[in-house]
Amino acid sequence: MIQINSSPQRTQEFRRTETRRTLLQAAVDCLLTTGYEKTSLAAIATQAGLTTGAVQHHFRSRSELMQAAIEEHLFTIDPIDLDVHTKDSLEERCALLVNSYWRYFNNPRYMALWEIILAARHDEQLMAKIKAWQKRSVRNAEAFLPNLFPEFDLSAEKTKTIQYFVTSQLRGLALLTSVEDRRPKISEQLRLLTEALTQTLESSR
Amino acid sequence: MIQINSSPQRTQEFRRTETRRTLLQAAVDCLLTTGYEKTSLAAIATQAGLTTGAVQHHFRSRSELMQAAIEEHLFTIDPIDLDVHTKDSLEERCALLVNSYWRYFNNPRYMALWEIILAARHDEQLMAKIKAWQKRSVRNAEAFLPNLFPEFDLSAEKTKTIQYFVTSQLRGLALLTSVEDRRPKISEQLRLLTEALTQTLESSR
DNA sequence: CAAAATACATTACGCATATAATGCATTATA
DNA sequence: TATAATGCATTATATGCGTAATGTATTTTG
Repeated sequence: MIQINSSPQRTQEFRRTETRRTLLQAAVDCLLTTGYEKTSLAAIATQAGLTTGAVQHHFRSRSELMQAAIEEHLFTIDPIDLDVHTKDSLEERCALLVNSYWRYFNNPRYMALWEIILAARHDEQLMAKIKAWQKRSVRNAEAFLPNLFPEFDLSAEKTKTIQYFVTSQLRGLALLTSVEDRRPKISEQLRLLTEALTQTLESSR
Repeated sequence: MIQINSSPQRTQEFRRTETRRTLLQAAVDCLLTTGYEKTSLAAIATQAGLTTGAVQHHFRSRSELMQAAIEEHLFTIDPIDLDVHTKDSLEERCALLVNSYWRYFNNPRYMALWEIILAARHDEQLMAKIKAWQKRSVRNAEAFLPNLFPEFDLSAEKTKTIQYFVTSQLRGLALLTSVEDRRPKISEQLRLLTEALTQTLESSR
């Protein structure tokens, strides 16, 4: 397509944001397949159909690109994707919560994120971003859980306790599956957790 | 120090095993402070007070050294370090088990191990060793738990379920602490888990 | 005690990678 | 439409790493 007049179809702004998006997507793709440390600029550029020069033009360093990719594609995962039906029985709502969190944790992107989180123990800047993201997640749940269990009048402290209880269990379970060949019976584990959660809530009336 | 006669003070055998030990220790030290991927042979050699030549003499490659260090110093952590007192009440024994596992997971060496495990998702050979080690751990617990809870006559399946339930929770909790600035109230979490475990056992009579 | 073997050090090389410098193509502006 | 500015590609450079090759000291062995 040739332009006749001087009005371009792709403005600089458009080109810029588009290739930037392409690069970030390529970075995440590499991240998921190759791993955090072993992902090189050249690999990202190839995956994006561009060159390392393009990468350099948009990001001052590898670290900067990776952080942007992580924020864009990994920090955006939202654990809670369920409608609140307070009409459901307590146990049903607990199961709903547990299953929702499980979908969140049992996820390649979340797995990749943990690789990054543990590597970030030796990278202050990255760790700072991760902690900020974690804080946001906790806040979200704190705002959400009381709506799911309105009959208990949950305190902030109690909410956090419950949240940590459920998420810790499922995080640990998700990580377990990465070293277990024969997958443990997930449904059984989810059932146990649901039951434990139900009882914990009921005993806090 | 010059030797007069032909009897040496340090036999070859002694030198060999000693420097090998030094190197493995140095490798683990670097691992814990610097992280798995970023630990270089030069750093290890320096830490050991030797040179990369020494490393090369004892290990054919970086990977071989790292794997040896991991087997020697990380795979040797034993989760279960408690005496069985079946006279204790069920809840007391549950608490004992939970606390024992918590000491296991809440440990810098275990944390370093997880960094390695997740990195090993892209390293077949290393992952194979990790899975073998995991299998051993599971077996150990399978043999141990029935002794701790003799009154329940636990089946192999049930034993495994309980083990996964407890360890997943504590693994997740340990990993949580690495991204949480304000540590969650651990004792509360341990208490909740102990309670859940107790109830799960009791309901399986 | 001399020769061989072993433990370890030094130097050199090849490779991958991050960044710098430069060049070309496309879009914006006057 | 000519010039400037921006997006992107290419080439060059420097650094760090793993490993191979070689050299030296210590121990063993005959």
